[in-house]
Amino acid sequence: MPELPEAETIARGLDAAIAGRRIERIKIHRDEVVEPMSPAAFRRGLRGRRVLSVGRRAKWIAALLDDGGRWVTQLRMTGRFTWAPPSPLRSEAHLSASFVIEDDGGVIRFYDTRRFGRMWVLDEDEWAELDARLGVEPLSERFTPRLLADLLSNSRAPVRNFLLDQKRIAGVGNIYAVEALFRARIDPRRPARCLDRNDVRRLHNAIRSVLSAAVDRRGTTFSDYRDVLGAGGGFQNALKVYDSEGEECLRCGGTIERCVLAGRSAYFCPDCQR
DNA sequence: CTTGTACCCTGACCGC
DNA sequence: TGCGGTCAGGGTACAA
Repeated sequence: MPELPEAETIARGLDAAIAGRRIERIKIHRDEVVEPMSPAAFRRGLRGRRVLSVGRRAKWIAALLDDGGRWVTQLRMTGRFTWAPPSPLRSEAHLSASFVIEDDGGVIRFYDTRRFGRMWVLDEDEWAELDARLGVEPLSERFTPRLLADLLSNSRAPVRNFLLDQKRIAGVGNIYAVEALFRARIDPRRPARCLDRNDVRRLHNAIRSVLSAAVDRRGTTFSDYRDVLGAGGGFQNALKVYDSEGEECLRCGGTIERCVLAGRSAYFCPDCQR
């Protein structure tokens, strides 16, 4: 489900909700959500800790704790946080974990229909290790056309697959990869290392503009994604090709096609993406 | 090293 | 209305 813009929106919502507050009680409703940690170890690492701030790294949510540790969450496909004032729980369906915040701070809940999501408490070294495994943040200053060109030149994979590789560029998922390639007028099947200087310049621009526009619109609600208050995003109205097989290309009037790369759908206009 | 595939799960949707 | 097949914003282990 969530890519960089959705994770960013969720992180901001959690930060507004719990920054400066203490986590008083934790309930793990499904043990697998903290695997390979044990629920006891997870609760030990988090209970009584104050959350200094909540941020994002790639598609991960990371809350900095007052002992230097990090409460990190990988939302995967359907992971979702909610923040609510103290209130009776309406339904336990798909509830994986819940967190009672100090005093009247309310309750944070983590729901995950497909149960792929994971959350852990990491110490500083473990966090540094995770951070080092992930590639460059595409909205950071470090992500230059030059760096993109270097990364592309080392990959023979189709450029859509290249964009999904979190070791290289971290935070782009299938929707935004496909949308950026449409805006850059690049065929998603082309080998990454075959892009020329102009292709690289357009792709760099497209990645950044698509992601920042999606952050501004608070993400894309395709089916499950919601922010911590339950509101959907707005970027689904700005999508040009994702999930649009057979529809008319808004740029050239051609017909959008779907192809499968590394087991996942890519959408593109064969007439104006080369 | 790089790349692709299978798999983890549930639910929605489509054709019969 | 039911049933089987296919597909879904991700990441990881493992094979080639």
